[in-house]
Amino acid sequence: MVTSWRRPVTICFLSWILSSPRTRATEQFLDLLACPVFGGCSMQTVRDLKPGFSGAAPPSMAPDAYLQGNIRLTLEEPELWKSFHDIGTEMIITKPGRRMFPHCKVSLSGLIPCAKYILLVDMVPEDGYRYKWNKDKWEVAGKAEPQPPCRTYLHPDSPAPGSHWMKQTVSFLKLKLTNNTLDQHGHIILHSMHRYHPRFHLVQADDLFSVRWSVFQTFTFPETSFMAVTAYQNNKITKLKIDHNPFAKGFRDEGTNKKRRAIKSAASADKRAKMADTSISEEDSSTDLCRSSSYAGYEGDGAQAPKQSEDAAVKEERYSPWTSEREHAARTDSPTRGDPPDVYGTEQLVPALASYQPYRYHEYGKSPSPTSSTSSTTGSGRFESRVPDVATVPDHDSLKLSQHLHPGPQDHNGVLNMTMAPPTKPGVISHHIYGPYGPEQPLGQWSGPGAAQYPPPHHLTSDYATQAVHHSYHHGNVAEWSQYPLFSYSCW
DNA sequence: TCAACTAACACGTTTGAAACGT
DNA sequence: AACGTTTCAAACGTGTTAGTTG
Repeated sequence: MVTSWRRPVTICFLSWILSSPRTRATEQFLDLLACPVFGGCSMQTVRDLKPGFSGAAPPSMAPDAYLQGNIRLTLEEPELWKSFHDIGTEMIITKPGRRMFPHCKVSLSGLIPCAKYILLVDMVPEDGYRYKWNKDKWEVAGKAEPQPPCRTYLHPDSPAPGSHWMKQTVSFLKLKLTNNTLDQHGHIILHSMHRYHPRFHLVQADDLFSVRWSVFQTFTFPETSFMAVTAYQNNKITKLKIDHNPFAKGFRDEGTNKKRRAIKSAASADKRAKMADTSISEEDSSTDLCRSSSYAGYEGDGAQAPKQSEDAAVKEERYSPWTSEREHAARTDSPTRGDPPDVYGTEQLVPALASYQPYRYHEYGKSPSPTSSTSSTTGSGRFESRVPDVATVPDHDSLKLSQHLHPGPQDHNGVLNMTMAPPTKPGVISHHIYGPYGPEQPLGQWSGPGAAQYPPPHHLTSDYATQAVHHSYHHGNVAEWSQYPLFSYSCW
């Protein structure tokens, strides 16, 4: 666990400048940090970097060591994530901002101990749909809303040496989600009733200024996808959150919330009468009843029995909340599909399924790494001890696969416009800021190409590189990932 | 009418300063 | 005086709930 929460001056400055009115000076500074890091050289993979990029690497880079290294980013508490994912993870978003639970926690290995890295997280839509909760499952309710301003959470320890990142788990505990598009706190803005997944970006860079010339490596995990909601829809998720989140202990059955309930019930006779049914016959409340009633049912001596039935229900409807995803899933030929014991073949039911496959394929199919986890949870619902979920930097072959599966868009205007000039003083580079926050669009505005809809699932894993390098690939479903800039905003 | 959203609320955890002891 | 431990209140995070909005 990262215990020191540093706030580098540069980051504070970054936040300030990003929230300031756009001036020539801020434009120039933003230009420096702007997302062309995604394009051109920076979005090349480790593999692609080697032939033609050494000259642009900052002095701190040790390309050879970097290339030889097997950088690995491991998702912590994968069982917890999976238990949520099996039901259909929901994350509350509020105007003031809400933390995620489970939190994004990762561990890193394979970094150069003395080299500095920056670690970032952003959220990307899973698909181009808006959903609604209908009885006991999520259903597509139309096209996605226009994309809110994209923001990136910069880990407060950034930049830090590899040894720092590797010595302990890296937690994004303080990352907050909001539905307030005018948010001034730098929280990540999402739309309710839309599906997202977090992306982890690792950048070797001495500071934020060198990010521009550094290589991004992006990691995603299928089990971290979630539905953004303003209120929990699936009471099984509520129960899981209560059971596992220490801040929600007050709502656990064995807890002291009885007192609270007693007070509440005494306060309103009407309400009490209204609640009488649920408080008396709580245990047989169906999942479609009032969300709170099902939890009240675990009070008292018979707490265990309803819990078991609840578990059974969870098991039965293991994938039910995501049924619609199956129906809408365009891809059914993932490498892991058809292998029931493989959690990733069965649990990742989103249309963007394949977006993870390059990694998964690499992980389970190729990598000799002992972290490959084919003995993870199965359809039985048992959560066996398993090695942490791991995403490694795709090697050559998996990268090829990735390119094959998700070739990038042909053009990356605004991405590839990065000048390849060697690092100079900040402010002298005059290319346009990357992404939606271009000169013609100020920060905090709706972003993305033609606010019409979310792009289809996009594949920001190894595709970062392939998109930048292999322009000629075409894929009808390829997202315009350039609309998800890392540095459109930063927070910590 | 209803789904989605908001704000107030109670409860528990976390945090950090003050008090205290060695 | 310096350091470590304990205590406690404020801040914060959480799900619940009733009311509001479109």
